[in-house]
Amino acid sequence: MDALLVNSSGSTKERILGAAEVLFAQRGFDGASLRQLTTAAGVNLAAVNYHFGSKEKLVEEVFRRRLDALNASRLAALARVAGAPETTLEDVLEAYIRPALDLSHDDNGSLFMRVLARAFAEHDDTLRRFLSENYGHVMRQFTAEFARLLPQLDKPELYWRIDLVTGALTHAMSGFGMIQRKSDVSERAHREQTAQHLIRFAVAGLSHP
Amino acid sequence: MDALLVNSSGSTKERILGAAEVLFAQRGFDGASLRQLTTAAGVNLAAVNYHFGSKEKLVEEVFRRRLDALNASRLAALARVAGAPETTLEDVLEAYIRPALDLSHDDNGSLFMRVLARAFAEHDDTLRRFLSENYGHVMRQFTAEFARLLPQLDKPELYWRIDLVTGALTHAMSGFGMIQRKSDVSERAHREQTAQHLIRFAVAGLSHP
DNA sequence: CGTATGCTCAAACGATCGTTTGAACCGGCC
DNA sequence: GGCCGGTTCAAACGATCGTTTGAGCATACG
Repeated sequence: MDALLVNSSGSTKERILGAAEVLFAQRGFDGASLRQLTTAAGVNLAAVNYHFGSKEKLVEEVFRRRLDALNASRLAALARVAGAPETTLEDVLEAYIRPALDLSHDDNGSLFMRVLARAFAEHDDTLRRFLSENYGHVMRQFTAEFARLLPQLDKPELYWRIDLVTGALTHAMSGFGMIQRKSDVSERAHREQTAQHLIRFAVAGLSHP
Repeated sequence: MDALLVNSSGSTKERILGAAEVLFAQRGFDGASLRQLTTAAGVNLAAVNYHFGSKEKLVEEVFRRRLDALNASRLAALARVAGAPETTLEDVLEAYIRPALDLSHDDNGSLFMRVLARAFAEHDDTLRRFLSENYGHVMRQFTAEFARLLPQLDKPELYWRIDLVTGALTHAMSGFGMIQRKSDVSERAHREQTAQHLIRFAVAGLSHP
């Protein structure tokens, strides 16, 4: 009972990236083999090593493609509110969460959040270093703005709370939890609900006395 | 650079279970091979299939061994406070979190939380059904007590909040986050700190207006 | 036209995986 | 001693993994 063909349009590289995102989300990085992946993409087995060099490089490229856009969008949204006197915690959280939400309008974009959560679970040092080096500055900018809005918290306390918010966020956005979308609610509306709950929850967790 | 020998005492079954817990936490269920595992345990390769039947059954046994004790302890702690008029949210959260904390006094017990978090990330249906069927009743009892203490929340709202708390909890207890134990803080003290932050955070997230 | 370049393909490579086999070993019991 | 159920052992099985190879094909340029 193998996966069906996922994509039949676009260049070979794009077809591979699309199929990789789906299969990595479903079966994990180790669990999805290059044979399943290339079959689903409708390309030859050797195409992955030809275009990406190795499976590991393909994994990095799957992340790079989405995270470049996602983080640029997050930083742009943050820049619109950062430092302003009337800015609230909700605004900053919105800047962080909304771009991830918009990703799910794209085909398979919503699956990427699940891939990201898998990367957290894998304790693979290479992957974690890659994510930290390439996208750590985003987290640092958001942390700085949280620090400005929560001056009553010392650094360790702030880091603890952000860490816990990150956990809840990763969990919820990747759809790991028990909350399942009802059949009478559209995917779009469901993710909107998720975002609203998430933001209210995070505000309470960050700013409690 | 393979793993060292993990355990040299106890029965073959116990040595396998101990090594499995360590390696599953480090490399995942797929990532840890039976050869690494049996070498670390100091037993023969065939011993896993002889004693457990298959690798999959071994995975289940790793869960069963810890979760039986963990959940019994959780339910006992819950029973001590459930239904009482003076019981607070903190008490119930304490009943849920403290037993997980005590697990880490055991050798490798703290690693089990990481194994559990991996199981969440794996979307493997067999494993998820196993966990749900065997231990779902624990979550149901805690949810009922939360419902009693938070009568102002309707069911969907309560479920959302518990789901988000679970995410933060899994994230923090398994040590996935950026918060790392400082070298001048004992493992015991660090986990105690984690629990305190977790409980205050969860209370705020559950009971906010 | 000839050739160079970029890409695709079927086939094979060596490595490693989970599992099985059958002999060897071991304690206790008749 | 002789046998026996439980356990351990080295060795092998077939399957699947990521990667490499070299021929084949298409398009572009001299």
